[in-house]
Amino acid sequence: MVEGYDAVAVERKWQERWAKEGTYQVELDDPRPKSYVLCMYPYPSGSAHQGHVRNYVFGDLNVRYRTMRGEAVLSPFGFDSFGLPAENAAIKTGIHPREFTDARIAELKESVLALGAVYDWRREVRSHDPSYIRWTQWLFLRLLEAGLAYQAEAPVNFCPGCQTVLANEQVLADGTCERSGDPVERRSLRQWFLRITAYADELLAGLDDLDWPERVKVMQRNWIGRSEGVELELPVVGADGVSVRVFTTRPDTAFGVTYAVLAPEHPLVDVLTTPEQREEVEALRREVARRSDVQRLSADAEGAGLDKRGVATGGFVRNPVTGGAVPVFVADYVLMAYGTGAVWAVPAEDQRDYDFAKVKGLPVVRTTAPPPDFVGEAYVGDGVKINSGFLDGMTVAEAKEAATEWIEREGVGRRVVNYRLRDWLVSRQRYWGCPIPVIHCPVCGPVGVPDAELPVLAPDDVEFLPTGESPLARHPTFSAVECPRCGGPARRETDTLDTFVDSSWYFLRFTDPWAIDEPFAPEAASTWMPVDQYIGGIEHAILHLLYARFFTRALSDLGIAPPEVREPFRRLFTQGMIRMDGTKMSKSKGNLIAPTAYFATVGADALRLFHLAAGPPGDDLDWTDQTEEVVAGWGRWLARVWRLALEAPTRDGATPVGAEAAHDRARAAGSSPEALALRRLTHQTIARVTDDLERWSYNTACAALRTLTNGCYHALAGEADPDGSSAGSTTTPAGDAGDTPERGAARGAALAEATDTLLLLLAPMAPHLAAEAWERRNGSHVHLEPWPVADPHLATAPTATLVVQVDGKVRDRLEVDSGIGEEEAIALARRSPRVVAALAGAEPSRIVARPPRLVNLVR
RNA sequence: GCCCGGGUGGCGAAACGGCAGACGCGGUGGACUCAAAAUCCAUUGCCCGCAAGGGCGUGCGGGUUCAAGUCCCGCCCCGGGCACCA
Repeated sequence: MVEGYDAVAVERKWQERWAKEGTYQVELDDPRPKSYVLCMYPYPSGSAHQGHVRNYVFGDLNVRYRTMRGEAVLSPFGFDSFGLPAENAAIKTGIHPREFTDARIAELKESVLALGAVYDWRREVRSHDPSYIRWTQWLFLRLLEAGLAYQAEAPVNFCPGCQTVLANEQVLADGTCERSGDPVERRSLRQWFLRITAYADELLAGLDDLDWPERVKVMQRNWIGRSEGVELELPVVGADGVSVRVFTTRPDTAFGVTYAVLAPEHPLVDVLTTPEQREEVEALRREVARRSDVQRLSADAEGAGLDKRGVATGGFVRNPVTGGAVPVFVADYVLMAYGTGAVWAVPAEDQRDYDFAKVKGLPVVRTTAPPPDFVGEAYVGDGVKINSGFLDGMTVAEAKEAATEWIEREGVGRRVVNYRLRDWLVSRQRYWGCPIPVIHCPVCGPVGVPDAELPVLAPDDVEFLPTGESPLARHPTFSAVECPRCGGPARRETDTLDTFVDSSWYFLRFTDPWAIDEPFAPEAASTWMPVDQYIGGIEHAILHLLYARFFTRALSDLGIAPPEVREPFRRLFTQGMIRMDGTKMSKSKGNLIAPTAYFATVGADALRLFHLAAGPPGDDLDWTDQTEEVVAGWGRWLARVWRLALEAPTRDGATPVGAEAAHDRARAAGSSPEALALRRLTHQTIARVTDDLERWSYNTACAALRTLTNGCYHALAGEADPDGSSAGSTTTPAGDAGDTPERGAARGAALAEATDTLLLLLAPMAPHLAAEAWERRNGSHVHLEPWPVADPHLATAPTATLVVQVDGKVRDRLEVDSGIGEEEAIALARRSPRVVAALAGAEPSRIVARPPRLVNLVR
């Protein structure tokens, strides 16, 4: 009876050893080829949950695999440690957010260590650390100097219940606050923005070269929302020199314009509104101002009729293309923030315009002839232009071009490109975030805090009350400062930065977290960037990943990051979500299955294998009743590998140096059919697992390791049972009388090679067991061994199964030589009694031969 | 409404257009044991059949092909993203 496997003790031993020996620490001058593997740094919410585990297991596998492939892998870890939960906890319990956050970080870090995931912990970064705050603020000041940060008045979501501004993500689809349930209001406040729109085109074009999931790229393209069109002026009837500027992507529909619409906030509403209409227009504007954007956009779903959402101004504008005058309405379906905040309406070719026209009884004039079988209202497809003057007879594309040229020639408009993307609002009326390093002077205006005074740190002695402004604003001394420029009395900015700012450059800081007079040395960024493999959840497909791309480009343009670093993440993998009872597993849903529970029982390795093997890494994973059994199954398999490692012969002789030597020795030990079969399986498994790891097919890699283990056990049974009569020794050919010493030696060598190979292949997946078992057998450290290489002669099968079909139905299977020719394959196939029977004397009219796999005889 | 994914045994899942269900979980049987656990071995898509064997099977309906889970057309269902963006 061999010694049992003590997962808890072994895992602790190796975790300590990797830390103590700095196995996964890397330096800038490392001679090995460099790579950078990164998991999205987490918000510290306490002990790791299964989503973290899944993320870090994939990351750790990549780090360990690449290391065995001979690369110097940068694998850092940190914490996105600013954010609302800590501040909300402070409001509730009075515990300072820093104290709360540090405790959560300690918990998370402990569970990540217990998972056996390895990082260069010397590089740990925390967003709330003064040394990180300093450089976040420094970068903000550089953006400010470059005109990429600016202040503007903007409507924001405000929750009256919480007395605070909310992020868009905190407003539910029905326009209520996710926390209090109160309807969210819009308030206009002076806010800080980052000019991400200046990079809209670059961010769009840059997507083409990224090795990212197509679906994430599509989401970003949609989010940026580039559209080409024309801006043109519609002169206001009866007001000289005043005109309404509209944006359209369909200049070809000019002759179908039957009215125009302004957004309720549009500055020309007052000009156009007649005295008779004033009251109605004002009522609509008041109503709209009260609603949040979300409510406004979901008005349809709530059943609020379109007639309630738009009113006539009584004014008219002239269509410069046709010369005709059309009435102007105010309606909330037109958004001030997109295009020019005004549209010309073509009900025949736009469904929203059609719906509105229907309610208001406005005319509908088709300018594109729909196909004869067209059913529906607005027709947006291609066709021949009609009712359109000089455009008649053209296709939509031709008419677009002709109309645009006409508009430009006549000087009434020009081509423009519009984006859905808006500038990034980064002000937060919150305490637990990075203070915006700006001083407002009544004389000089907003002035950046001098670099030498960074970081600006929030004072600890504040009251955490939900009042709608940052707790910093009510601090007795924080905001009272002198203007750095003129020395006069001034006021310090009390808002903090969106936490997405922190996460927009942390991957750069990781390359050189020790830098004290710059955010990171350009040389370090140049060496490690871009991240070769970034891993995280699909929920960050737009926000974080877009902001980080913008930041990287901006810093590169400002000369802070190296010029060649234009994209932060070369390759991205988005892991699937973990669901339970059909919903996302999350703390707020209370359906967490804590990973830490497994560490004390089956061990981290078993949980790691479960996550790797459960299914394709990109697919969602359902946590069910069966899951416990499956995790336990991986624990049993690990114990099986352990017993094999202790029982199987070791490679005899001197210094064990890895698979290459094992391979040579096994070859030298001669051969026997069963030894050869095991060696073939071993090398096929190397090829298979290597290929699977490259393709992120971890579930099939795990299956291949299972198969190899089963093969080893069969060989082990033969070892214990030399006459070959064991039920397990299926590889022993019939008539094999007994085991000679040579055969035993060959099998022993093959088994030793197979077992050591299994441990090498397992090392990135179940690192603790692989390390311990390898050390017992070979005395060395498995994670410092080179990744095994498959012998191509052994990895390719010498024989193949020839499937013989008659009329496409399988009638027989024959073992044939892999190199069999077409003629011979057909001859063999026709000789098969079952095939003869199936043919029933008929002569095949056609024979399809694909040796060595298939022959199909067609009657 | 639009854009992506995805529907394969009791369950998780495999499968360059060429043996559907690898590998597991669960089940069944056996060995070991006084017994149980652990372990090892075998078996396990469905239907008919004592068996040999045969038939049916990848959401539904068509099509292409010697051959379709895989490619094409049209549907149904599930999941996700976007959704007054002019």
